[in-house]
Amino acid sequence: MTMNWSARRLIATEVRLPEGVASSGTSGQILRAGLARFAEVGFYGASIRDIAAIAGVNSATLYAHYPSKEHILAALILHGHVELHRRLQEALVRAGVEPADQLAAVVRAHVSIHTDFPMLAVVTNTELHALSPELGLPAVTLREQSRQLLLQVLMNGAERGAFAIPDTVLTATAISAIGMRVATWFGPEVPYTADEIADTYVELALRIVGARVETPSTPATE
Amino acid sequence: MTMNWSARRLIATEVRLPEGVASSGTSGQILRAGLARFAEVGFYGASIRDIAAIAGVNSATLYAHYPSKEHILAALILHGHVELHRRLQEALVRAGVEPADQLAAVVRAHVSIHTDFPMLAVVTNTELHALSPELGLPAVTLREQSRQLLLQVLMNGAERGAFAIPDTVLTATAISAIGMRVATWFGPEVPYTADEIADTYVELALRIVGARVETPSTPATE
DNA sequence: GTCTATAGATGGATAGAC
DNA sequence: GTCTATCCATCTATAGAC
Repeated sequence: MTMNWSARRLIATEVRLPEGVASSGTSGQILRAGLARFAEVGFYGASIRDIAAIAGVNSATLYAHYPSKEHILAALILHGHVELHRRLQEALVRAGVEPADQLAAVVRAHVSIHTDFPMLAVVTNTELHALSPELGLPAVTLREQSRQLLLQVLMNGAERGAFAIPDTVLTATAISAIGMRVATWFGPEVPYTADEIADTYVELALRIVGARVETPSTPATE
Repeated sequence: MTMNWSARRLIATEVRLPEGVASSGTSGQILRAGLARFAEVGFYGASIRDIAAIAGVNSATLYAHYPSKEHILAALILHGHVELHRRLQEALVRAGVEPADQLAAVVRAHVSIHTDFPMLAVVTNTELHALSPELGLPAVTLREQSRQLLLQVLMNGAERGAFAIPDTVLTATAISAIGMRVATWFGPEVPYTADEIADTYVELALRIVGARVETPSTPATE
């Protein structure tokens, strides 16, 4: 049923989840099968029989592990948001106090999670709408926190005179969009390594904010 | 059935199509109803009965105007791609020969179509995978042409020394991502006008390519 | 062109044996 | 936990009257 043409939702083929996430046993198989199908055809396009077949079990077996199809999606989307927020925070903590270093670290983490887990990122970024408010709330909360983290970096850099940003929110949205989009086109056939992409998009982000990275000898005119 | 919470696929509520596109009669009503539903819940999440109810007709009536649900989506996606390509070309023709002017015009056109038709843009950008290769081919072809148009502007600017770009393809992808994302968050409640967004993202694009817009008195060092 | 009615297939989810 | 079998709702699409 998989279509092999050039307008797919993603290019990546590896079904991969962050470490420590339900990797063993039937639960893990179901989770990975759901990941593959939700990424390929979305929540409504994936049937529980599809997912069960890929997981190698009967469709009824799914309900011994998850109470509904929606709960499989909710688990995936929560994992995706947790991993993103964890990486962003870790990057920020390690970056020190220089605004340009902070932005570089956060953008690198953001881009890297989309090259490390493109399939999970597609599901996380595009299928949240299919969850009920109750099941989606934890992810929505984490998403907002991640957004605030980037906004804080930009606002701090602007206040300290390290960045010259026309508008903080629009700038954060733009930088975020660049990273998110990576998940849809990154894959094994792409002629760029994950590091090359991260390096390039860190550079573009620094340009976007007008960071004065190469002129430490020229102090800001206040 | 519409969920009223903050994780929707788009914020825009106005059901709008470009001028001259099947606006009158039952065909137009069906097309607009499909647009609304496909944008909200995607192709697989939208049922024929949903669409028919919104269009104000019986579900069987749809088949007097379109041979299948997929053909409704194909019509929408083609309209979206045609309008984008038309605007990009018009912008480029009017922009003259200066690379920075060309990029500004193309980015403005790209962002503007996403603020003018956010609902159509969401469908156009995210539902192409649901079409069979035959029905999707015209849109795929137009998408590639639009992509080449932006790449040409970037390559020309780089060759003439007006831009300093780390990588043309990655840069085009980034600029494109910023504009595409606008369709998901732009709406009546957003505290920015369409012009403000276009102005800001033109500025960010010029920064991304390192355009020397403010220093005409300082010729490039070759 | 639009309707009522329905065919035929598939959907999510459950019952109950093992 | 996993299976077979099945319920029942919903799906796309069609038949045929008007």
